[in-house]
Amino acid sequence: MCMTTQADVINGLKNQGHKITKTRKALVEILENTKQPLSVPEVVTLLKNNHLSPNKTTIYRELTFLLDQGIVQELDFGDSKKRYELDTQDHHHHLVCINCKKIEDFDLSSDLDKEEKKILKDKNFKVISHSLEFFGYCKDCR
Amino acid sequence: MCMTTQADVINGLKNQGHKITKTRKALVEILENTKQPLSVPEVVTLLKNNHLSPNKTTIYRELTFLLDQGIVQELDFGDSKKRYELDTQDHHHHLVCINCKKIEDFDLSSDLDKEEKKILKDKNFKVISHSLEFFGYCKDCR
DNA sequence: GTACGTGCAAACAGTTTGCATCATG
DNA sequence: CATGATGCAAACTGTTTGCACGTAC
Repeated sequence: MCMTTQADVINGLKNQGHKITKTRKALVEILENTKQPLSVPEVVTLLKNNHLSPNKTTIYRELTFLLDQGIVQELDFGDSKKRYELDTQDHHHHLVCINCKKIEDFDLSSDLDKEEKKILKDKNFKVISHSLEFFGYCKDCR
Repeated sequence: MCMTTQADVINGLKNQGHKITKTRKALVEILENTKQPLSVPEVVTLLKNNHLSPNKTTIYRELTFLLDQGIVQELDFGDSKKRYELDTQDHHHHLVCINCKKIEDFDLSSDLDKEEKKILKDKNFKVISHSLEFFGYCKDCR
């Protein structure tokens, strides 16, 4: 349904006058092909396997750039490294396996909208975003 | 309702044969008196103001100890430092102000139990814990 | 006195910055 | 060829570890 292909992303960037470099292209590709949200160290390793040896600084800068462009989303699962995934727009949450660290997506059935309205009413606190992760054991690790 | 005072905590530790040191006592006191979940750097600063100059290593070790004892709870708001608060047992979530960084507690009206059951059914994923934080602007910063 | 707690220095991981160089458009 | 992208070294932050010393019980 949400068709953000790597070609779309690259073309979009090109149209906005951004240069398309090997690293930028490879990074978007990897983010699209990998099911897991990736940390910077992971990205660097993956790119090395792809016959590229980008500097970690470049990856940090590139991901910040993609974040500013709204192409990528920043996640934190409490293990003190940021993770990134393509921003598919459809809001979902994550199931993080305590054992094997695998991460699955999960759509919440009941939305949190009514909670956020309650927060505004009760606490006069205007919610901009939320983060919700479930930690537990995946089907393989149970 | 949930009466975990600093005296209770200290006595509990004493009864289990743990030594009560100046630092340990002061740390529990600070955690009780501070409304905010605290990071290690914050704790160190606060203790310095209290005429103590504990080494940061000690604080890290002490908090790990209190965590193992179930006295303290570890939180992560995505700013790459762990935060700690006394574990009051009653499950609540946090409202984190994007602007002034203040943290309020919030009780969810509808519980996430049914979601967790759904996750077990749909994904065969056994949820052990979850984390839910709301980010936005508090009443003072709106 | 013994086991547990502490301090210090050093190491470590993730991340950021400054600056010189490179290469896309 | 100009601007934006890159690489490298160094700094910085939060955190951990090893080891010698100190202290509550």
